Amino acid sequence: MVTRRAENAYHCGIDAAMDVVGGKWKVLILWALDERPRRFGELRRELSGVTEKVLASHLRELEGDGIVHREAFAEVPPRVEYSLTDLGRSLNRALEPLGLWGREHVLAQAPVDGDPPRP
Amino acid sequence: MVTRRAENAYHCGIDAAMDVVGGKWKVLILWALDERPRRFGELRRELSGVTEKVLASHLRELEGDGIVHREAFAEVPPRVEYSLTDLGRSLNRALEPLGLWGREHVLAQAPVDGDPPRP
DNA sequence: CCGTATCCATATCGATACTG
DNA sequence: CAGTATCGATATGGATACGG
Repeated sequence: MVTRRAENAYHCGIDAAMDVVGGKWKVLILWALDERPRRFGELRRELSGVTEKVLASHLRELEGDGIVHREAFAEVPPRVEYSLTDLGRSLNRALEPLGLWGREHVLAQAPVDGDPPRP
Repeated sequence: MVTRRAENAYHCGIDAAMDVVGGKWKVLILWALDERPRRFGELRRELSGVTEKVLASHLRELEGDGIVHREAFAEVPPRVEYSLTDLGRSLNRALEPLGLWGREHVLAQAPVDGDPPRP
């Protein structure tokens, strides 16, 4: 999602934040990495439905925005670990009220059975 | 922005909330209506750059989601007023931390001169 | 004034195949 | 394992013109 970033013409802070979290899978990536660091393959499995291309592109954007830290290990087989930066953790905290709102006002009638409530 | 609404396959509350506020101009509409109710033409002028088609479509979606209330007055010339519902106001409150985050961490160096800080 | 209709541009996402 | 390359589908948003 690119809205106004290119022209640097944000109207307010929400505008700007929406550019960072606006991708289809980004909040799910953030939520997963908030638990613990993940490898590329782990993320792909947990976000069932995402393709490698989109996952890689989202991760690169989040990395560019300073939300996600990428660490590659020179091993065989190769291993790459993604984790949240401090900025990423603060973003997640700022997203919590919105997640709560969505859970209470949008979902509320078709919860994923057995799963504990999530932001 | 339609992500997972059609399939009703949200993974968490943020997912669901993003569907509601995901349109390019939606958060700006919410911010404007939080101040006071607006007429269609007012909104079009204040959101400089939005076209009538997109503005009307966003307003209809927000109305369908129960965020915005639309009231038409049978006058000549015609007058239509948009305002936030209680649900819309609660959504705006849930967006505030995100707006604050964006203002502090994304903007912070290119503020619109003279304007007071906004969520 | 408050929209709708039409046509079009492009962003975003996805499927598949392939590489270091 | 962790990606990139290529091609294509679709959705969203925009320009313009016109109607109630």
